[in-house]
Amino acid sequence: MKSSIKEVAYLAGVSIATVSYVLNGTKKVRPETEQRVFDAVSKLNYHVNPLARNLRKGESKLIGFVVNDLSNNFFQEIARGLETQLTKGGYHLIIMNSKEQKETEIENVKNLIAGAADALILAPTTADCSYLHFLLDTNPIPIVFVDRLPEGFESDVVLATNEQGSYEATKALTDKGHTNIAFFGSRQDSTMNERLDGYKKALVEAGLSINANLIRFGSHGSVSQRSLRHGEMYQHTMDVLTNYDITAIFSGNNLATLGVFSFIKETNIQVPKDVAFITFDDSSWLTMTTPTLSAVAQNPEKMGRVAAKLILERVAEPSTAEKKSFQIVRISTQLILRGSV
Amino acid sequence: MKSSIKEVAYLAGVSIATVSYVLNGTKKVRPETEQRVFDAVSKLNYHVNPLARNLRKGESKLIGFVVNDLSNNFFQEIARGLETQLTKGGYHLIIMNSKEQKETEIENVKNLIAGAADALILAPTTADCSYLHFLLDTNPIPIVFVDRLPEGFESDVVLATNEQGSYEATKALTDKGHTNIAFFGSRQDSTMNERLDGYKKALVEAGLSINANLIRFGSHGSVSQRSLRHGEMYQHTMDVLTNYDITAIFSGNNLATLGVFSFIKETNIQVPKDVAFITFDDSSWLTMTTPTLSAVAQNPEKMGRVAAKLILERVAEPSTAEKKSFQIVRISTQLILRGSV
DNA sequence: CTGAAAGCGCTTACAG
DNA sequence: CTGAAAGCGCTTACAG
Repeated sequence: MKSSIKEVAYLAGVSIATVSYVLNGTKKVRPETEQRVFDAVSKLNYHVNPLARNLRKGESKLIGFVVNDLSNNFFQEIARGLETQLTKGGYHLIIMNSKEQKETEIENVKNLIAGAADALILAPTTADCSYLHFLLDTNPIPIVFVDRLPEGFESDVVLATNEQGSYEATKALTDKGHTNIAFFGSRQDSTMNERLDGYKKALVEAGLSINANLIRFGSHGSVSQRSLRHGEMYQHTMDVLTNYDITAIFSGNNLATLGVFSFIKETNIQVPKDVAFITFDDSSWLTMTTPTLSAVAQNPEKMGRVAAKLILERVAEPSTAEKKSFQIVRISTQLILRGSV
Repeated sequence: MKSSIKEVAYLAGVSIATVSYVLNGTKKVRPETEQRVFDAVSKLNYHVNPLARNLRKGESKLIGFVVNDLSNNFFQEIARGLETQLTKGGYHLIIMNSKEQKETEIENVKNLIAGAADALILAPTTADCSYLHFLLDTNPIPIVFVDRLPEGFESDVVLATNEQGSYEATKALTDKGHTNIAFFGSRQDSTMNERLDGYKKALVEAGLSINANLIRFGSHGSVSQRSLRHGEMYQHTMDVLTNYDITAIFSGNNLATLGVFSFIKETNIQVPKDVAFITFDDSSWLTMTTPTLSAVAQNPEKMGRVAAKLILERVAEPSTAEKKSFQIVRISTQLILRGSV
């Protein structure tokens, strides 16, 4: 059966205080006594009960990750980066999926704030995060945002260099002489708007006008990867390609690309002869297509690691952390040109 | 600041016991008293401290997922299924990545068993799980295995119908008249062996002999998706295709396929004219290639949900659960024939 | 219908 | 160098 500190103390012939001191190294203990404790511990195969320790110390060593859409591989990679870094800091990751529903997100945050987590990483479903004020007012814990800029609440944020990445990709297209370039984004959130800005900037710089008809957004909630292939973006692509004379496409993220490229492929449109193509988000499958597809590669795993570092700083030293002002960290993207341009 | 049950009790003018009764509905309380408690709770924005509650009740409401390789999308999908189902049961998922290292796996299990988790889901790095006997001896908690059959330890297991799926795929190839079919597996574990068995069974049934030279395994640990594309399986594919007269390939999983298909694509081998192709594991990108690739589709998200259900049964009713014998649940696969055959 | 009190398994001033 | 005791925030027999 599971043994407690009492049994160890009894077996070693010391007080539970001494057992605690030995196990935590918080006080000097006579070597012989120490040895007796160690012997008892290994004899009973004793492990401290983290619940009790944490209750006493007022912490849980758990960091919550409330993620808007765990079915998106991008966020799974962020989770992986978080796990890697938090483990190094002696913390663990507890994941809660909001499935693109704001109420679920709020419910998740409530659950974690109540005391299960020492801090929060949040990839919000929508920009409005003002609800956090009320919740954190009574239970103040550090919070770090990833991938999307929150509104109505200020804290550390980890983002990709969305505008720059998008700008470079679009510039690569204008440099090749393309003048009619379509933009597809799965959903118009802050991050997608930054990418749109980069796209516009490159067009303006090239002396081109911006045609609103060539800019399309979806509005999806949580849908399966499979249904994305023939969803809104598929329809938008069909519409743009049949009604407008475009020669290049910039796709705003991995989800949009599933729909956009599905249409291109199914209708045998030749890339890059008929239309050049670049997407935000790299995936290993982009080298498996014919031609291979160019991408603005993000590094979600690194975004996770960086977010974890930021949160660890704040939980480790609450006093200095409070003074430290909030920062927005941008993780750089990399343009990878392949056969599609 | 964060308030405790004491403050609620004080504000409501009752004892902390009464507050607990009201909040948990564990005892009938006079409506007026109840109301006063609710008022105090909302006024203080009080939430019970799960750490304290769990310590008292001897549970954490946390289920640990110790996964051999979180960089594999397959396991990320299992994690998603677990999260979905556990949340419904009032539990939460805490993820620990073993990164294909047995020592890390054992360390992770130790951590969780100590009391952080009420139960464990384990996707082991290697088959040998006898070490669990010692650990669970002192801290007995339920455990469910996913994806791989453990050796030296008995418990519930959730697996795909590996042999059947592999058999159907290979049979589809022999039915088309293929007689020289290669088999590629990223790593020879119990699951891959089951798939190999299905492959062999189909060959034997078709009256074909089994050529060991056409059966190749890798030995990778945790490597990036990118490096997989030009790793061991890439080399094996090159070797088999140049030295043996094969007309069809069956790839044992998603990781192997990255290497196998990379070689096929880079060398412009025509599929299915030069060589037909089917892979275990479906991915959305398999419809993006030319031609589209056939697959034995697993349902990892469902595997996660089923594993979660099994574990919830055991944590919910420990007494009856102990009596219940262990079961192996097989989640069926589905052969999806596309352009590559 | 309500409360005083024990206790879950720890950590940590405090005393000696 | 070691221990008795308080206390973290809860739940739950037990008593009234």
